[in-house]
Amino acid sequence: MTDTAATPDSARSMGVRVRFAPSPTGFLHVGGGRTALFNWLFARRHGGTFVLRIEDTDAQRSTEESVRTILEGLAWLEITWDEGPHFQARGLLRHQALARRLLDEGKAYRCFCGTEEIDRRRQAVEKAGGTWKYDRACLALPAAEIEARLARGEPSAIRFQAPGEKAAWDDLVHGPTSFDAAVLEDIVLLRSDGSPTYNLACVADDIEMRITHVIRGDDHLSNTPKQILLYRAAGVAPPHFAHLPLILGTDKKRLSKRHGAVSVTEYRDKGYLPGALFNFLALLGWSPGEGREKMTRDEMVAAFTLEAINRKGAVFDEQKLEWLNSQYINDLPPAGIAAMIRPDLERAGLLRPDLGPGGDRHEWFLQVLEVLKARAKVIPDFARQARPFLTDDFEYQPEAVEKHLGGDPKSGGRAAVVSRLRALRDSLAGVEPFSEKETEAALRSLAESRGEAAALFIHPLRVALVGAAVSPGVFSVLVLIGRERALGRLDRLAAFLAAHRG
RNA sequence: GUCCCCAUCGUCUAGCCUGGCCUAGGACACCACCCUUUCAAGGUGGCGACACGGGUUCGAAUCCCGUUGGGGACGCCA
Repeated sequence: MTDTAATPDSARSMGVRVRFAPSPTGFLHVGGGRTALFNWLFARRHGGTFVLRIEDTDAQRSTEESVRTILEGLAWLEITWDEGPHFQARGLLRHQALARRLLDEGKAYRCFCGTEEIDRRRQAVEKAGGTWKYDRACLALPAAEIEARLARGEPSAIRFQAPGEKAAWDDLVHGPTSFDAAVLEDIVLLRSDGSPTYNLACVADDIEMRITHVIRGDDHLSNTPKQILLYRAAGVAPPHFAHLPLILGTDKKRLSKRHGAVSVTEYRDKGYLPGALFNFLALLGWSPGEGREKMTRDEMVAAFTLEAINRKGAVFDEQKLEWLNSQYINDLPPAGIAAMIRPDLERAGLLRPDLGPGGDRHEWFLQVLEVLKARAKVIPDFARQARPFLTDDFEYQPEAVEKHLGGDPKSGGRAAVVSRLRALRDSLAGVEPFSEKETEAALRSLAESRGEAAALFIHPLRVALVGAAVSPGVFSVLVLIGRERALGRLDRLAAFLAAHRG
């Protein structure tokens, strides 16, 4: 439950409104997912509104497919939005109107410098060892000349005239931050084709949507002073800003595709649980203190504050994610797992009607899943490990054969192993009831009567049952597989060994 | 290069604002042991950090300055 009772009055009366504003030029990156998550946490914490805005002003790179996958990623993480998705491109007229207004008020000006022209000048300055900043070549153009060039159809952009003031704000994560007037240049607001640039569209929309808190990645830190100046010029009080530290790869550089999986849906496909990824992402740069790590969403909402967010970038440690995921898997009821792994089973050709709810083997199947749970780190582990329970069609792993079926001198060679398998088969055939306790007692007394170690029976039994050297407790496997099939597998392994003898 | 940001175990972090309770706590990973038929899980223990240098102070991981190191941004991309 969201702890609204503890919401500070100041925050509530402000009517918190935040937004997540991805550009639809690719998948939902885990960094973007975390930005969305922090916005969501903040909105829920303060009973505010979470707005989703798709920044699709770059018509060349924006795709419908990308919008779809971003929404899909958010939905999977259960990051729900209260408004939107709004599409930024639809605000074109409003963006243009703001630029024109600034132009009319003398806070912006027409710029006829083409991009190649500017590139040339920039390179010249940099070659001379200087630092480039737009040289305001078009700032003082006579009105008549502007008219004439416009009339000639010469393309022109609208540039903001930086007012020569420093821009400072109290960042909710970083604290007081400021940029000197000298480094703030005259940014383009409207391109010569009439389309708005990022900073214009972003500010215009944040004003329009009455955003109170802009929570975004550190990579936007240097956009913030430009935007603050724009708010001022527009006569609107800027929102609060909170800049999140970036998610880093193991080389401490900004996480990107070369570091491996970076999209939210990739983690879904690898078998991570949304709750686990959500929890993990929340802990990247944020800590509720008290050593609390595995938390429910509601606990996170109740504990969340921007002030507790770290200022340092955080390395994405997939091992820890895997661990958290295994913790979440352990909390899953078997029925939930059963539903989740249907696609995996189907792909492996193991899906049968009798395993489903109401089916003859449903209860039994849930027991199998329960037994496999402690060993699973990701969801596909279940289908892999469930195979020997569901079908006789599995192979003996070479390592298991080598280790437990005669390769080790202690076993006394293959003939001895075959003899044990046959003896075990006969012993198990008469065990009543066929329970973990009774089968284990039977095996141990057999071993004792032959003066041999129980392990010499247990390991081959495991290989006979699942084909591997690793499995859940062998007697629970034995009972789950059932007497009839188990005896068959012991015969099969004995025959296999006899056939492959020296 | 310029500007901005950052700096506690290998990694995520607690502590820092409001100096002493810190011989710096927890988690992941790693190692050992216990449990045990295997692998896990679980339990116990271990390894392991305040980047450096100056201040301020009776006292600094905590405050100040500098150095070094790292990152980000410098587009008519977003």
